[in-house]
Amino acid sequence: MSEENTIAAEVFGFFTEIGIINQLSTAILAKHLPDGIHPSHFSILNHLVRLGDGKPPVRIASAMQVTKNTMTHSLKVLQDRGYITVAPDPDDGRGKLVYLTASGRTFRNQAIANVSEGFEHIIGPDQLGIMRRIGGDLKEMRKHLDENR
Amino acid sequence: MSEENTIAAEVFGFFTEIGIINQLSTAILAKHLPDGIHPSHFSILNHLVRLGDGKPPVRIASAMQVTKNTMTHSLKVLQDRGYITVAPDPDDGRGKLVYLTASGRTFRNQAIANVSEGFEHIIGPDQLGIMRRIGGDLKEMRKHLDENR
DNA sequence: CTTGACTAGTTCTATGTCGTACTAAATAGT
DNA sequence: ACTATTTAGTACGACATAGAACTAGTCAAG
Repeated sequence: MSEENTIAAEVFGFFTEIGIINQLSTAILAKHLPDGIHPSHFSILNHLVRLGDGKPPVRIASAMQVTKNTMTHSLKVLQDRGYITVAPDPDDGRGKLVYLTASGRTFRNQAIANVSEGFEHIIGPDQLGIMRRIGGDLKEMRKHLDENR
Repeated sequence: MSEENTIAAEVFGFFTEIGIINQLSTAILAKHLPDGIHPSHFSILNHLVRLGDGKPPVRIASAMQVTKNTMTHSLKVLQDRGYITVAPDPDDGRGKLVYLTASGRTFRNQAIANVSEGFEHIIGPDQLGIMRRIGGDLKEMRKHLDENR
């Protein structure tokens, strides 16, 4: 029991550390993001630009690891701001497809510029080194958790 | 500009990975936690057991990297469930001190046991290896972000 | 075909968290 | 001593997110 508690403590400590880093990085990101746009919304725009749009909401939700409810809500916000359009999927009566608007693309690019400038004062060579050093392990951990949850 | 965008993409990718791991681990934790208790509440109890109680809310909030508001709310929940008591600080008219109750301690220990069992099927030697390998780097990153936000 | 299982998306409700603004107490500067 | 600043905690409102229940469309099995 004592050994298992030690391991449990180790696991908790690790995930706590992860949680705090997530907390801090999200806060920094939010601070450098224009007006009332939320990091998660920015993340969706970013995802659509990088991997291409015309995808169904459920696929985006699974990529972002959020529930469908959340995605419905987030897409509504982005739609209200004119950054995306949502059209019914011609090949699937249930489905919809998400497309970036020109406004959405320019907004994303501007946001990237803003945030990059903000991060420049915080992410130095040491931090980049850490990122590159542990990136592979993080990806493996994520994959494992995703497959065994 | 292209170089900075590359770095920006790298930073975003890293923090996205962190965010997803946090998401997944929190979900797993929540699933193995008794009835309606939230991971953040469990985290507070855990903190009080590990580092000792009798601390002011603001110190707990800073350790958890949440705002005072959030801590007020969380403590109210834990108080309603009888897991902690909150008494005024005799040395500081503004402050309060948070104490664990016997019920809170036993609850935390039981939760630890539950969650440990749940994690046993997910965290294997490989994952433990990753945790130990990158733990130092994570701590350094957290410290840096905390000091330079 | 027709039925049953599955999937995409939405609605409703609850809750955790944050930002802003406020009160009260402590502390520093003069 | 008095004022100004800082700090601890709270109240209120806004919002992102999750869970449960629901509708509608798809698809496979017979």
